[in-house]
Amino acid sequence: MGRASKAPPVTVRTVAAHVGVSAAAVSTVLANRYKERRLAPATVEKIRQAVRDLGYVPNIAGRRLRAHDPGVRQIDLGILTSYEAPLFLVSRSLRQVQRMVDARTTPQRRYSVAIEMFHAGRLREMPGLLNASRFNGVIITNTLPADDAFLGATTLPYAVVVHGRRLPNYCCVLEPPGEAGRRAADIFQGLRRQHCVVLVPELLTQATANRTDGFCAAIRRAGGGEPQRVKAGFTPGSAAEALGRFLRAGGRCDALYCVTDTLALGAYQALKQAGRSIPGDVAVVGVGDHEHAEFFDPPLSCVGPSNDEVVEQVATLLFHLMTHRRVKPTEVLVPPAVIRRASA
Amino acid sequence: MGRASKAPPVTVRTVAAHVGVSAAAVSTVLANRYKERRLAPATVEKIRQAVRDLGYVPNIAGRRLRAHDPGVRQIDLGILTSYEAPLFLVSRSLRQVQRMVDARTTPQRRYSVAIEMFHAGRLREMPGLLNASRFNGVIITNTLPADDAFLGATTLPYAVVVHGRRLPNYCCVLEPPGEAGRRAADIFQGLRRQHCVVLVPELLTQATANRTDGFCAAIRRAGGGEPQRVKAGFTPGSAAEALGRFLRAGGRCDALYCVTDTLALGAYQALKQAGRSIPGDVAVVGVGDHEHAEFFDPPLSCVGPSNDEVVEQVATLLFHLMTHRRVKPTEVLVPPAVIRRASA
DNA sequence: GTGAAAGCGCTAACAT
DNA sequence: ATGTTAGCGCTTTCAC
Repeated sequence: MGRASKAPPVTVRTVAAHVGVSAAAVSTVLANRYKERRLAPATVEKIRQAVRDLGYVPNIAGRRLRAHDPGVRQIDLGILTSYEAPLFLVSRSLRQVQRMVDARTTPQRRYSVAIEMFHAGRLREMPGLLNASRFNGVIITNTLPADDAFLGATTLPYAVVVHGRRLPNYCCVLEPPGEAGRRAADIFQGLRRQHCVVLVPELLTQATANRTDGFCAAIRRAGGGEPQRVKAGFTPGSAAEALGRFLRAGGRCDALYCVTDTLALGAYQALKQAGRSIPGDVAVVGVGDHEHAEFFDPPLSCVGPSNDEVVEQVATLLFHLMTHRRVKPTEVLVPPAVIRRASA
Repeated sequence: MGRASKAPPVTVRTVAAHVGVSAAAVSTVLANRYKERRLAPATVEKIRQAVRDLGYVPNIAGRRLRAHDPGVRQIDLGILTSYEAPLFLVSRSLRQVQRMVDARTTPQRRYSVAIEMFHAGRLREMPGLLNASRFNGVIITNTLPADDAFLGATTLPYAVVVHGRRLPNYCCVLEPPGEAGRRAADIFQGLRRQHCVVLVPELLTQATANRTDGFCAAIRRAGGGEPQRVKAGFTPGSAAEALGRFLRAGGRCDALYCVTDTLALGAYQALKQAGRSIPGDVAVVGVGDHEHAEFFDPPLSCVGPSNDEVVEQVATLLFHLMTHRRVKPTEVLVPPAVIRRASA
């Protein structure tokens, strides 16, 4: 936590001193209010030059504190997700939070909702997380194990809801671990499929790991042997490539479980290019995390978290935590929804 | 701009006074540091109770100013988009900004990048926009005309780049108005299609309006008559419904231009359900704003902004503005990219 | 035409 | 075991 450098911070005062004017003059110029203040044009120019020369950057916290209206309570909410996860994954939470925010906004109380991203595995580097100087409440999602470990080792002194993973000491909303995978396996069993494959990203989150393990265990238990795991990245392109390679190498597959819908999208392409029909040759099941899964061709069957339910629990919990603080850690398990569409 | 209310603001001091302790004690409890400070458990409880009773909400600006390390310059960037626009529309800008941020981050200089949303048409209500107390620099996109009007009437005293629309007095990056529509028309002309239809959202942004008008004008000029305009909402579902209704009503269509890819996704479904082949019966062209357009089935031909180029210009301009300030308004026109895929 | 002073809300350091 | 003080950076008001 040591202070970072001995370099003198550049503030309005630094700039003012550099030019030989007062801080007020600098502030006026920065806000483009020098007319009303009737500053000499030459002074204005000198100040502007100094701002550039010194690389001055206004401190937002200072401005905001100053600008703050004591009659209005400003509440900052954040949805924290990794850069590596597709943005649409947080769409639903966002909309739900926004609905609740709209319902609670009054002239005395306003909210801002921001999505902030961290590099997967480096959540700990996010400014203001530890000292509570960024958000009044956050939803954290799409973490990697390194992030989970970091969270497990601290207690953030503000409202935190963890979405999609189980973390001791936090309020979590997630699907029952392994359950979604089991249900997917059931579907394939019902269709009497023999060669189950599971398409997974190389870097597993808790959620994707649970889905994979639950699926494989269920298939094994039913005597279907060990499903093949095909590893891809996070994108449809990488999924198409990975599955295409697998098929060309003679891999057998009449049932495919994709632990994210984004992977399913790529899988569709690979299957079609390989001349396999869906669901005739290969039944495909995803997890329902893509907002447009219904519009894939054929529409994607999904076994995964019941998104509306999850998102409502997450948002409700967040607001509950903000008003009651110090609620004991809870774990809300939302049973997976099974949505049968044409792909299986 | 009047202050909002006479209600007494609840601060740490209010809470402290209410309990009969000092502000420092309250602060300690809020940060869960009461152990090191050896506060009496009873006091801790009383403070916690008061916090709840009074509905105290910490002021983030105050905390942040206090927590701020003078040796580290914190720079806050925002990507401002409407709630109504799909989140993935900002994915590319986000990633590009992040790349540039990563390259510029040093121990003395850190950035945070947030996506903040406003209700379409109500950008003006976003806290901190006008008084520059929220961001050091922003990218604004997906605005409706009401937002454009608001922006046109003010000058925000910090770095602003407007993405995808033309606004006097701002630095804008956009496709040449009408150009994309013309190119789409060209494609259909080349295919000798007779019955052109354009699928549009009911609420037009500057970008979607330009695409529509450019397309219709080009078709008209080529003697193809006035293209039918089919109006939908913003979602694939609404597009499917609108186009389905049009087709069932006997609407003729052998060429379809969708002014957003999200609409194209819904259009695909409607076309397939109506038994029309793509591109055999109907050629479809979108605009390339969906990150997965390549994985639609068939892959979607696009005529629209060259996204990589646009996004690079946007981010570059943003950083340029932040270091040089007061750059005169510029308009960067990025010629549309034409990506022929199987759908046309 | 410009400077000085005050204070937004918070917490760490020091003082009892 | 708790209170007092100082000051983070900024801008507005008032004074000249």
